[in-house]
Amino acid sequence: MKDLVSRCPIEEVMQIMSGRWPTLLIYYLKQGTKRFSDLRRDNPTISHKMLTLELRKLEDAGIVERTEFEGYPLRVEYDLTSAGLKLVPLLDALGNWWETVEAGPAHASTSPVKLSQK
Amino acid sequence: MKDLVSRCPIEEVMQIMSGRWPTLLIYYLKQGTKRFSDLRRDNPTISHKMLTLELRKLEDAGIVERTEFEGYPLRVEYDLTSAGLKLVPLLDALGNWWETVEAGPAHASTSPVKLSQK
DNA sequence: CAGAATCCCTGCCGATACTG
DNA sequence: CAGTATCGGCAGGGATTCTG
Repeated sequence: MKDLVSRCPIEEVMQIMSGRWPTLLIYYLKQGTKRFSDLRRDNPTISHKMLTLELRKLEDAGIVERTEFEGYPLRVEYDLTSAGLKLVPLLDALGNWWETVEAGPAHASTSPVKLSQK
Repeated sequence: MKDLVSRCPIEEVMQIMSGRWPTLLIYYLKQGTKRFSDLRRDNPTISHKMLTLELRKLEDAGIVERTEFEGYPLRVEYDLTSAGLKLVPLLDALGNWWETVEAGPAHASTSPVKLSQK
């Protein structure tokens, strides 16, 4: 998912939000200010590297704000920007929609979606 | 992006919608019934294989409906399900939100998001 | 503690060829 | 025409090490 094939805003958002981590990070950040290590605790499966990369991406997108404090040990805080806060209800709407799909008649007799879930 | 790390519906949706193609396919399918070759024409950069895989995924998710017709040459039609139709306005909302972010004050002096765009 | 840099491997996805 | 099957390259992302 590198280049865009159209100049569609939806495609641009998906470029940001695609993947496992962006929505999760937003979910935890909406609980309030978090430090790097907090976010690591929140989801222990993300690697150190991915956390920094994803946070950087969200920061560049204007969704997350990064505040650095002087002194030792280093300390950085992350918050949702106002734009990021406005995003939250939209994601919730998506989640609600999905729950109706899962329970809906579309899969009356079949199992929902097959997701490899080790 | 294989396994889920939480039982959050948002994460489940993203499992489906992540990547370059799902939103694009939905975008074209909302124009009405499409055949396999129509969708290939709509976005020429998707590979034969990916198109079938993505369509299958959306079908399993209950977003797209596949109708097969007997006879030669084979003929298959794709439509959005009612659930898929309900998804469209949500994606539009995301797109609109993004446009406000891009134009917003978050990047007053910096360039928007850096996307590799060859 | 936050994160930059390096190495390395897995799995995604493209190309090609074949079936109904 | 629509779809499977197989192979292979390459990039996404994990583990580790190093700096401020």
